Amino acid sequence: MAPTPKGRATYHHGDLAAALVAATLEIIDEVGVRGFSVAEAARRTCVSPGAPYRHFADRDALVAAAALEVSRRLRAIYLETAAESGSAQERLATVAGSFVRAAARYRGGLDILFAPGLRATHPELRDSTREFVDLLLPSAFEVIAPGEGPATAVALLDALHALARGYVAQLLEGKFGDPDDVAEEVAIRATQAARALVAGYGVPSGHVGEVARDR
Amino acid sequence: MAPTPKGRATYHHGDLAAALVAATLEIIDEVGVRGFSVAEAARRTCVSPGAPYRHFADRDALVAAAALEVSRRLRAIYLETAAESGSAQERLATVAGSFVRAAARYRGGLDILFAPGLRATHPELRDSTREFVDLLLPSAFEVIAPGEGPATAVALLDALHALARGYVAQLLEGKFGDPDDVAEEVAIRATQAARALVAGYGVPSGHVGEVARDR
DNA sequence: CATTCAATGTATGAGCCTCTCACATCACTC
DNA sequence: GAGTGATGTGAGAGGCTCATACATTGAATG
Repeated sequence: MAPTPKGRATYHHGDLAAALVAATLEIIDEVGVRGFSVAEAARRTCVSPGAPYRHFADRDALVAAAALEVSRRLRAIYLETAAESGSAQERLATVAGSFVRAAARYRGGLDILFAPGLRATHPELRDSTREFVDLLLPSAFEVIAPGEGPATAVALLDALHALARGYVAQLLEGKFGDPDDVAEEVAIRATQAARALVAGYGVPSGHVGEVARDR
Repeated sequence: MAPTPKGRATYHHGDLAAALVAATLEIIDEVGVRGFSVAEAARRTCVSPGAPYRHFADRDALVAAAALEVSRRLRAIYLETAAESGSAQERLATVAGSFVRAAARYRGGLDILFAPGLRATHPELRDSTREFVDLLLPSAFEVIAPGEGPATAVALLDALHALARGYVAQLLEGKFGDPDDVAEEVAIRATQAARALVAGYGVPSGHVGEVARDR
């Protein structure tokens, strides 16, 4: 009654979980998160519609797994680019910029990594980005005004994170035009904004404007 | 065959479109965008499942209408808070902060206002926020370093927008804890970060760090 | 008033999707 | 080489989106 798996040599797939994640990323790149369906992922993996549920509790779990894969790739990119820049200031600004660049490459991928609902319900997605904080904290410390505590360093990183994500969101929704065309330009602008932000945090309290003065 | 509209006095609803938008916002607040369904909205409005399609082309159109309603409310908040602050610097920083505060109040609402897919496909949503740029441009001009052109003012607003949205995203996904609890604190932090950003743009090129130097 | 008509709702249904359950198949162990 | 747990299949229940044909009604028109 369940004899011939068609489109495949063996009855068992081998590594269905990974194949499903790959298919999911493909589909989301093509039709977006809303257009994605578990059934379609199963189809592309030449597997029955019920099979994915052996590996993922529900649709969201599969999407979350795909998002986690994206965050892994993002981390790889970070490690490449972070090493090359010189000063701590530049390193922080550069990371923000290359984050935006990565967004253009992984489009749909970042859509799910930052899909409002998913991150709220799947803590592991947040953990995966929190790791970046640890990697950057030393640089943040170097950069802030002397006399400021660790809270300020973390606040700076939160601000940078917010800034970068905001640019990514605007880029992906096409605010500046076709994402592929304007990605590089937006990345440069994000880098500049990040520089400004870092500079703002580096000025001793009360020196320029009202920077970083509590309340 | 289609005789008795049950749960309602009259056959015609009166203002179904508005009622559907209200129901949509309600539902999204409760179960998120993914949990929302046109059918449920129809149910809560005591109307047949097909009725909404007389007013909205498809599911996304209804959600987009709801998002537009949210942006209208947001605008009202902006107009309240923007007037009271003194200097241009403080006005820009304050707007960023009150944006974050608004996010806590309209939770689900902002989820859809910033849902990746929606904004990409429904330009009217982007137009609604672009309006804010016009309102703030004069302040931005006041703030940037003397000698900088209008492009810099727009860049500053883009950066502020990115910053605020990034904080909203982090707030809503619970990065800092229960959104209701931490909203005020995060709003203050966003305001501070905005101050730092504004300060960074206000420093003449090459003065502090590498601020705003092209490339 | 009586009639007509456009707008608004209803009923029905096709097609797709999610997720469940009982059963089939296979890799591995002892 | 028999047993067993993990992995896949098939069938199906229930829900959703959206299209289509039909019912109802308020308002304009004669």
